Amino acid sequence: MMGEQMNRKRIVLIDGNSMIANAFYGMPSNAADAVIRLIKGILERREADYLAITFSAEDGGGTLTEKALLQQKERLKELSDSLSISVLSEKGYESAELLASLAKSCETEGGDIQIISEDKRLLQLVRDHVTVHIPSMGEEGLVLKSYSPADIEGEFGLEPVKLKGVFSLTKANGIGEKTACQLIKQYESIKNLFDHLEEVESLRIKEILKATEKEIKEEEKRNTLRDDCSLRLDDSNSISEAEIRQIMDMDFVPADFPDEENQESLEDFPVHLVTDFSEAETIFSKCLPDSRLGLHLVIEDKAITALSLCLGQAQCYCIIPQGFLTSEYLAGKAEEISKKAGHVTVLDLKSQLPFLKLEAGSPVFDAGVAAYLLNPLKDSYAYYDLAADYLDMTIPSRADLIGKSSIGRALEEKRDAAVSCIGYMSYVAYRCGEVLPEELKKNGMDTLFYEIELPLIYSLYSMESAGIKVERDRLKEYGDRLKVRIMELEQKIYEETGETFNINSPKQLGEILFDHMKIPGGKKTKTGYSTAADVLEKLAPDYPVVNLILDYRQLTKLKSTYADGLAAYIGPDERIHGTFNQTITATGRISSTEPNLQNIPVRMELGREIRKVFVPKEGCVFVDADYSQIELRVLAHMSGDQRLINAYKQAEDIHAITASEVFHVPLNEVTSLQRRNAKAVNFGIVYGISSFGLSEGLSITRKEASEYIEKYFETYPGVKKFLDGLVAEAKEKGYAVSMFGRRRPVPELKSSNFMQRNFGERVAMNSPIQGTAADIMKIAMIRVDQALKKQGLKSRIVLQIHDELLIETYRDELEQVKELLTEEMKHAADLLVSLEVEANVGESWFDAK
DNA sequence: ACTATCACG
DNA sequence: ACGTACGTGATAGTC
Repeated sequence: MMGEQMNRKRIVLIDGNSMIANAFYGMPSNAADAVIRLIKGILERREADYLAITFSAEDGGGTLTEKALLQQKERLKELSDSLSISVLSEKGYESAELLASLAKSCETEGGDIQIISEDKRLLQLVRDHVTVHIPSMGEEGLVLKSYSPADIEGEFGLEPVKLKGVFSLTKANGIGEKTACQLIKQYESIKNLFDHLEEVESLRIKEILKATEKEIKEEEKRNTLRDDCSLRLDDSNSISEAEIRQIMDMDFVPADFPDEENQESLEDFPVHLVTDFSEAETIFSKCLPDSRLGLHLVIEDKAITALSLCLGQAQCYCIIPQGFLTSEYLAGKAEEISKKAGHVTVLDLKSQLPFLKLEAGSPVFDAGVAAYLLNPLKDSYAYYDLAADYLDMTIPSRADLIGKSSIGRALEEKRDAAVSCIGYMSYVAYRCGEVLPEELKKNGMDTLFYEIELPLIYSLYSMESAGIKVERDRLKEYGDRLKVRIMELEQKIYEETGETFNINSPKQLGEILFDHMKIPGGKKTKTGYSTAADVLEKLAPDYPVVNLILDYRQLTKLKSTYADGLAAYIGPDERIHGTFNQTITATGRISSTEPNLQNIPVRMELGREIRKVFVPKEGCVFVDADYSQIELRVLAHMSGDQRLINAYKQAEDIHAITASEVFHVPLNEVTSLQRRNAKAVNFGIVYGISSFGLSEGLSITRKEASEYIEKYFETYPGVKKFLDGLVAEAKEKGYAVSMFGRRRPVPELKSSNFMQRNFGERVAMNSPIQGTAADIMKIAMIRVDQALKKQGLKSRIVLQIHDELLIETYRDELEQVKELLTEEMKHAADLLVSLEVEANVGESWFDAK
């Protein structure tokens, strides 16, 4: 039937039942039309040679019980008929089973099958020429998520055929998808799992399995899809070009299903697609020393997928590797033109440096970082956000154009959309290169940008490239040790509470503690009882089991986030190369992701141990340096409070001195309690003081807390005046400002909501302090990084943790590095109080702290 | 996707 | 009367 073509016939099968149900959710009144629109989209894009829609023969016992739903189903059948789209069903078979049968027969006959259904059970069918698309709600409305065998492997870690077991297990209350995948990975099938039930390590899981064995096995039957129906596709199911045209001509509901529909803007925005070598050569030859470029390399899997280049309003190119025009050639050319051109603007310089290989000081402008300075509160600085904010243009977003697909894939499947998406990138960069420098200047942030943020990009890139060495085996041992103790604690907790439950579930834990065990003082949150550490700690003296739970929490946190979490990021070079983000925080700090290397445990002994696996490479040691109370010193400087400044001039222990001055006792008579209180007040000041916050932090009454604050302000009147001034300034201007001109908008100050406004005031007090400290650290980082390179040293900064820098130091460079690091940090800013730096040397991060 | 929790400065 | 300390990111559970 499929003919003897070389190319596989493209067969699209739509699960009428489940798609109706899915569309019904969003728009009950015209669910059928939504499905028809989806079909029209497929036909319009010429994505199918054969198309059919399937329905279960029986309705009654199935899921389609609601009347309205049934109506929609009938309407969909009618509409399909009128468009001569094949409607298939067979007695005794569910819709999903028809799909399974058809996929099987078509696949053996050499078809390429796309199944569209909301029924996850169909994922079992995925194989080389069978793709399943599952609709889900994305940011931009409904999107189809596609599953190839590799996608299944990536998401579940299993072959598609084994998914049945996973789906059956997750029906049991208490087993999540992750656990289910792990069990199936280990035991292959449900049957084998129950045959080896005694081997299951977790007592809790074992209990659940025993209790729900029957349900699970029944569920497995439901998840077993028959694929033996007699229906076959034949030429009556094929779609001819004439038929498509006819369908398209039929007046029908406007398409608001995903994809497409954005090409009209191509009219006034021409992107020239270039795939020809000599044409590319001609374009590159136009990049001269007096040129200004907008440039963006699309980098996927460490190779260039596309080069977007803009030389002027009407000269925007999307250059794609093809034939002689290789990805490697484009890489070389990109580097060459970016070095030759008089000025280059990019959207995100750090991401481009692996290919552009520029050095600090190059005439490059980073539009994303500039936009971040202009408004650090945005959550994206993508091309369409920049266009909307600074070019007064509304252009389709990447998701509008190509959904969640990679650019590389979109170039194959949705060429036009991908080309405009790529084109926009350099176009927006180019235009931002005209607008944003002016904008920065107007807002007094040009020095901040050119002297700090721009050079910092290179230092962050250097730090990411360096990465940090982590001892894989030792980390594994650490995780294994935790596992043993976790399982012991788990047992004890089950014994003490007399129940077997998921300790990680705050819901279950709260019910066990406060309902079953009737422990008093259960504080309710929105969703139930709070089981947060500070709540449990208060119960610990009376209920020993609570201590076990706290220990369990600590250990599982260490295991999942750190032992297992970090292990997943160790590369083939034995190092972790995290990402340091420059455009995330509201205050100007950098942030760290994948993994977060700025929250590695240190406060608790057991957690701190993790730092032993962070080690310098052969021939190196770590030098770690951190600022001592940089934020309080910034406060002393910015407020100009003479007494606080004097305190720092003599200071050994600032918290003790504060206590001495605030409580009017000689320094050597300050009690540890007084010191602790003074320390909390110091923190409170930096956070934007409030008596409520302080009382929480110190477990004292609000009244006592306000007294402390009052005394503090009496002692340091300059600080009070300064903080009041910050709030007033932020109210007037609408933003708070750091010493180096960094701004943080504080719209909350205008809020009519008391709580919001209060928050705004604290932000107005905290942001300039936290922001100035961040500025100073950035200056230090740049200088240290540049000094290392200028002096020809091989040592490199490997981590920044807000007030701390870690340098992997070659042993023969140790003295020089120690000196340079502390000196640059101390002198990064000239304040009324000195900046003090503590430096340590060690064979691991643990040792160097 | 959202909430609760907890790791860091 | 109101009811939170400032700034982050990852994980697990729940819906």
